[in-house]
Amino acid sequence: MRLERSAWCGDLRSADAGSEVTLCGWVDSARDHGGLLFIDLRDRTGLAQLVIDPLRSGALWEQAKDWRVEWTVGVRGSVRLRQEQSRNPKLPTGEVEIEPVDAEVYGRARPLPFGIDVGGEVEESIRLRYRYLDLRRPVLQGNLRLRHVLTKAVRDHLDAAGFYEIETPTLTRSTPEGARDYLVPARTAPGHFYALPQSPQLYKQLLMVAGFERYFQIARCWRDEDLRADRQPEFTQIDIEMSFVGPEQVMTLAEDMVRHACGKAARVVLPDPLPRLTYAEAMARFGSDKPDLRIGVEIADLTAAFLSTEFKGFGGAIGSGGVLRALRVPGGAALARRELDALTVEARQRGAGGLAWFLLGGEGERRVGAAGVAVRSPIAKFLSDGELEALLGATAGRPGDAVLAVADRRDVAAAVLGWLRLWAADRFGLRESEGVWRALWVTDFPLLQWDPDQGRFVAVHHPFTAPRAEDLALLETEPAAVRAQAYDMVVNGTEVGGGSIRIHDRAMQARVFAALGISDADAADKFGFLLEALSFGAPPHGGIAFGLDRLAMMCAGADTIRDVIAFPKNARAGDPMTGAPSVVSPGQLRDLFIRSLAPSGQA
RNA sequence: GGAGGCGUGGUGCAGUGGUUAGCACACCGGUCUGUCACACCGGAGAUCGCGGGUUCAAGUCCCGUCGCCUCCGCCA
Repeated sequence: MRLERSAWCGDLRSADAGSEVTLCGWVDSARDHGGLLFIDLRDRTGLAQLVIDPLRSGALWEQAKDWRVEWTVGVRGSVRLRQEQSRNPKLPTGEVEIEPVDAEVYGRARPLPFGIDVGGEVEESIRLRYRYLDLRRPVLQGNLRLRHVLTKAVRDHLDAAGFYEIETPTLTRSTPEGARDYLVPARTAPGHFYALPQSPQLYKQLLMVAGFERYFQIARCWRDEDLRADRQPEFTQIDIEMSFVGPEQVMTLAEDMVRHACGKAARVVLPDPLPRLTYAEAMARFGSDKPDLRIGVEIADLTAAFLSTEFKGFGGAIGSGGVLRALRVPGGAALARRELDALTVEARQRGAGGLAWFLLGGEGERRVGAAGVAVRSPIAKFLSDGELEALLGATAGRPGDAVLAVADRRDVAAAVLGWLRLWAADRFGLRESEGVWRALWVTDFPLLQWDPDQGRFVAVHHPFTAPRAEDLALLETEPAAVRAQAYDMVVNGTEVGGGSIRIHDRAMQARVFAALGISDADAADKFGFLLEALSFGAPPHGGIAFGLDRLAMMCAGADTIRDVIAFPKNARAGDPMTGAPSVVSPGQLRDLFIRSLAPSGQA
């Protein structure tokens, strides 16, 4: 390399006119005007225009006229102001241009499979096949730069708060509970396997037992589950743990960190402190444990108003301990019968017996309340005037709206109306504009949840989460009623982080294992090292983990975390570029004492 | 495991069962001395994802299959 960079393309301004610079980068575009050559040179900072006039620099022109898009070149030349009429206000460097006196080609390029400037519209599998070209796009360059800024701000904030960054193993042991593990066969122990960690959970607790007090890690985690737009098989957590703290200290530290980091990366301004909802309240009002507060409408409870209703569709559900809840859909009176029928089908698939709908305004058969709002509904004739008034009053339904109601078990009503709330937001554009961040804490999650498939209780968060002290007595008698010292941070309907205070008492941990149906022998086998550690003087401790990819996605305004990850996997957890996962040689398998049972043709 | 959408030159798309499968961008050649989405002229480039079926005739209709994306299940 003969020409060594002295300046970045995107930095050049009119003040640089007269100076000599050496630029390196990629040919972004080349325009030939019958000899006069305009070449846009691109590096990671932006574009700079080179001008090469054959009449002024013949030898260099002979060389440059054959340059093609995406070649890598270096040029040395003088910066000069452009003529007044040929300045380009659309370009940060549009005031100036460079007239090279020396040039060097570093690498030629074949025609590209897709244009760098149109990459975003190209099918994603092709983008991933040539990810190194896709990543040249300014959008992705910007996303990964933003991710760097975000990550650095996290490190700076935690360092200033006295946290040590400590690494933990990626080859660890498989633990029951949670997601499917990625397994790694152990050559040195035939028939035995490591697992890649789903999170550094146990290690960070052990670091607290070890006395580090404040730990964090930008930790890679693995979960072998099906993918989504916001889920990858390997992803990155901002993993945090603190000793001698309760929920308040963890939440304060965590929201300060997010406020600082996202403020740096995306100039997001979050309220201080963040609003909070209990899990029970979130489920009742929004039908979700990760409510999207950009949507203005809430779910209304009408159980009390319908306690003595004549209508069996509602009364039956209420009588057997269920609830009647309703959601106003602004503009929903425009819903066609076909759409309402489709919603009813969806509601049934989510476990509801049915979906009651009321269209307000227009030519309804019933007029309700002092304002005489017209109501159209197949079940209006079964309801009294007072009941219809209560329905409209509680939901604030106005002409032009629809009111959708579900009478069912509490959890079913929440699930159906929570889903309908999101559906209505899509259908009628009920969300606040893009760029708004509605962040909150959801607290007091249940500790345990009944799993009908396994026939036992499972941990809602994880098995090491501490119950709330005042609910302890219920652990053996009414496990589902025990609340956890757990908290999630939710932004715009996405869970971006979650954590808990952990159990630091060996006896308490044993009680929770018992509630989970994990036998003493099993607990000793799988978690013996943790129980042992807790018996040697463990501090009260707790922590939280944030999905760095999701935070970066939200800061970048991206639609998928793949756009903030340099080399992501596709929906089948494969990498079209490297061909991973791939078959391996029989010899490799023999070394690991493994024989494949995959159907022939699939190796 | 289930549902939906998509699959046509390198890329993005169009294409009433019936001529030589069309357009834009990219690519190649040419003209042009102030462009920056340069403009203009010309050229090359496709077994219409794959397999089967219906038909005188299939990119188009039917069945199957594969791939990609989204959602549900799943993800402590």
